[in-house]
Formats: sequence, C-alpha cells, structure tokens
Amino acid sequence: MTFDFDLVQKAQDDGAPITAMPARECGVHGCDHCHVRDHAICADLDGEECTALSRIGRRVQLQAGQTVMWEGDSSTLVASVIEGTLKLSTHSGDGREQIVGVVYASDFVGRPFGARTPHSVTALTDARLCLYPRAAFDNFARSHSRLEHRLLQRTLDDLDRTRAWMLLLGRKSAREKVATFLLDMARRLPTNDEGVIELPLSRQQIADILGLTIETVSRQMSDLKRHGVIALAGRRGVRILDADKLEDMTAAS
Amino acid sequence: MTFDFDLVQKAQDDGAPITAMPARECGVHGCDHCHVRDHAICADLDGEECTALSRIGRRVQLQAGQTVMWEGDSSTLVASVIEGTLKLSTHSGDGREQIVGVVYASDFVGRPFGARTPHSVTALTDARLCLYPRAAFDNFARSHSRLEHRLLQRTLDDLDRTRAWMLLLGRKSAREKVATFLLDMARRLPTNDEGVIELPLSRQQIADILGLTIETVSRQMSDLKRHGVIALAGRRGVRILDADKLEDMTAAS
DNA sequence: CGCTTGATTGATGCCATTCAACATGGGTGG
DNA sequence: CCACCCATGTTGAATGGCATCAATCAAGCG
Repeated sequence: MTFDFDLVQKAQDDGAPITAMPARECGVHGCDHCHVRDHAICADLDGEECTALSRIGRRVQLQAGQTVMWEGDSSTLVASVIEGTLKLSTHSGDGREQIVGVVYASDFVGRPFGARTPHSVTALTDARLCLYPRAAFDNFARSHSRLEHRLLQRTLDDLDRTRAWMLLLGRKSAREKVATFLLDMARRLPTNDEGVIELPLSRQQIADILGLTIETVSRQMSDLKRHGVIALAGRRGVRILDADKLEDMTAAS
Repeated sequence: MTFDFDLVQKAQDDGAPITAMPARECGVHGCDHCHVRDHAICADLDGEECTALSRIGRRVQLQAGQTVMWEGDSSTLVASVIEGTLKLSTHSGDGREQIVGVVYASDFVGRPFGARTPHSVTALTDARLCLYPRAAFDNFARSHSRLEHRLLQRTLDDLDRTRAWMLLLGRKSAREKVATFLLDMARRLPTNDEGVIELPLSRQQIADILGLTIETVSRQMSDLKRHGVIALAGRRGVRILDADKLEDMTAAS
C-alpha cells in the first residue's frame, strides 16, 4: 500500500490558475486529543481501532480556497473534517456552478467504495482534515462494521438533507430560498455576543447554493433588512431580528 | 416484535380523497424465483440468510397511484421494489410538490435507521414490493454486514445521483432540463420494437421532477418535436430521433 | 492614495409562469 | 360502434420574477 497524497498538491485558489500549493502536512497526531473524536465517523471505534485508523491517514491543513478533490477525478482520497467549512460543488459543461453540499467539523467527505469523485471539494475557510487514501479506508471500513454502520447513518442523513434541498431548488422563490438559507445557517453556525452570525460564504457562493445570481441574493437580503427581519454587519455578518417572520417566509413543509 | 402493515392501508389514489384501499397481500414467496434476487440489496446474502430475511417481510401488490409511505410519518416500513416504478416526493407548506427520486425494480425505498420517513413513496405504475417492518429490518441489517454494505453502496449511489440532479434544478434552463430528462429515461427504460419509450410519468409528474410547470414541459416537448429531435406517440410515448442533438442540449458536464 | 475585489443598486429584457381557451384521446354507456 | 364525457395535454397571450448588463459604493491593501 503506497501513500499517495499528490492530488492535494493540485489545490488552488478558487478560480485562479493552478498553482502548486501543497496542503500543509501537520504531522501525525493520535486521536486522544482530537476535537471531533466523538462526533466523526470514528466515534464508535475503541482506542485501539482508532489508532489503527489514524495510522492509515494523516492530518492536513487547508487554506480557504484550496480544492482537495476534483469532480470527475478518480476517487483516491476520503477525509474527515476536523475543523473549518468546505463546499461540495458540481459544474455544467459551460461552467455554471451548483453547490451540492456544505460540510462542517466532524463531517465526512469523498467517495468511498466508488471509482469517481462525483463533485469537487473546496475549503471555504481555513480547514484541517484527517485524510485517508481511499483504498486503505475502504478496506478498513469493510472489516470494521461499526465504522461502516456510522458511515451509512451519515450517508442516509446526507441524502435526506439533500432531497429536502431539492424542494428549495425546484419549487421555491428567491425570497423563500434566501429565508430558508439564513435560518439554516443560524441553526448550524455559532452566534457571537452581539447576536451576529458570521457566514462562511460569499454572496456568489450563497447564489451557487440557492440556484440564484449574486444580484438577486443581494436584493433579497436588502429587502429583508428594509423590512426589519435581519440586520447586516459588514460583508458576511447577519443578525436575525425576527426569526418568526423569517420562518414564515420559508414555505417550509 | 409485532408486524404492523397498517400504514399501507392508508394507500390512496393520488390526490383523491382517502379511501380505505388495502395493499393486496400476495402471500409469502421464497426468494428462489424472485426476479430481483441478484440485483436488490439481498443479492449478497446466501440462501439461508435470504430465507431468514424473507420471513421478516412479505410481498405486497400496489396499484398505480397508491401511496405506501407518507412524508413526515414515523418510519415503520422499508421495502425492496420487485416490479414497477415509484416516485419519492416532498411538499412545501402550501402544497407545491417536488419529486426527489424515481425508483425502479430492485431499488430500495424507505428510511432505515431513522425515526421519520423524509418523503412520500407513491406507485406510478402497478408495482410489487417486498415490504419489511423497519425495526426488524434494522436488526437484521445490523447483524448482516454484507447486507448493510450493499445498502451503503446503494445509498452512496443515490446520493451521487441526487446531487447531480441539483445541478439541473438550480442551474439548467427548461430546454436543458427536458433534454436531460428524456435521455435519462431512455437509459433506464426499455424501448419497444418501434423505438418508442413508454414514460411512466404524466406531464405533471415530469414537471414535478424538473421543477417546471406542466405547460413549460409541454411546450419544450413540442419544440423538440418541431425540430425533429423527438417524435411523440400518444400521451406517454416518446421516440428519440436524434440522440446526439439531444445530448448537446443537456449542458452536461 | 489609487487599485482591486466584493457587494449593492438601477435599468432593461427575457424566459418561465400564469391564466385561459382549445384539442385529444381513452373510457363508458346507449 | 359511435356519441359523449372527463381527464390530460397543447397552444396562445399577458404578466412578472429573476437574470443580465452596467454603474456605483464600500473595504482592504500595497
């Protein structure tokens, strides 16, 4: 078994020409002090098993904008997110982008048990991953059914969330999309002492999640602000002033 | 362990007022002559295990339009599709529908290892299912890792397909949506001797898959016909005349 | 300070929806 | 077998929501 992390070195700033920017290696750490030890897919493993798994992989540091996996590439890597936020995205032939998922600390990324990576994985913030060669991970998973079960649980949850998002993409208006997005972020992200959420996404990225243009997102945000539903703080800060009214605008089932 | 198939009796004609129409019980069959024995999730089980699994479940016949599981209901049933086509759908608060998946023979439906059924499951054609109480199925799966592995594989594939569909919903034009849909159906469905595909879906259902209105679907189909790309045969028959041109219209990556 | 990048706002146009009328075809009963 | 009916599908015209194009504004940075 060779350890091939070359693909990470294709990482590039989003949209910029490819630069040889290797993901920084952080050295091998044990799992004992890992922040996500109890929430990631390794949570159900005992100490010994977890050590065995950690020997397969290694920690890697990513900068915001770096891409770890490319849509359509052969699937050679999978990973657990230790820290940070990343996007999963697909592209049409002429370059239109759709973000198909956003992952946070303790989430799992990559395509185990499959030949191709179906979507790109790009860091939105600086991030740390616990990166495994797919083949080795697949073997480990097949022989540790507690891990595989947890992976199944996670995948089933992802599928549910993804399908719920299809209702938004296919049937909701721009207003409803933005309202749903804001409440979704409010649920996942921490609020600072002034009640402000710091979005890990630019307007363009929000547009790519919601299937809208940047201008429409901006207009909807301004409208919500004008109606006293939210307040905007700098480029990425949002404070929700009237969660009930926002909830009413989501057209939730 | 009680065997509770009551939910099936809530099955109703699509959109019609609820009628007490029990799913027809077909009696217990062995797996030996099952059409999908080698393709469904039970494919990797040996004869003995498969018999054990089949004792947990039973065959059920559905009529087109009957709904087996309701969005939001507690998850008490899962099933393998033996024959026929079914839709998975979610609804917004005000009744807008989005079809989040279409399943065929040998596919798996329902939500194992979870409390809620996240979407409704409705027969589009007459169909036969191999239906299991979820709790019993979950137990069986947990103790048969080959089955669980296959379920994982299937779920990962579903997730890939679903995410690919998000690109269509969020970023494609009506023309591109319809072209993509037609090629997708051509791949999955059999062609009769005149080269005609019989769609298992009404125009409304196609619209609910693509996030469009019935009129837009109809117009796009008529346009494609006018341009000599397809021919229409009756309400649900389609013949693809120029697959290349259709492919060009999909904006595929 | 000027330059660059990201966000907002405005003006205009187009594509999909909406509302409405009409066509088709499959099924039923005389 | 045909007339009739109802559900489904098609076509037309008008509207509107979102995209597009473009200008302006705000922040960060050398």
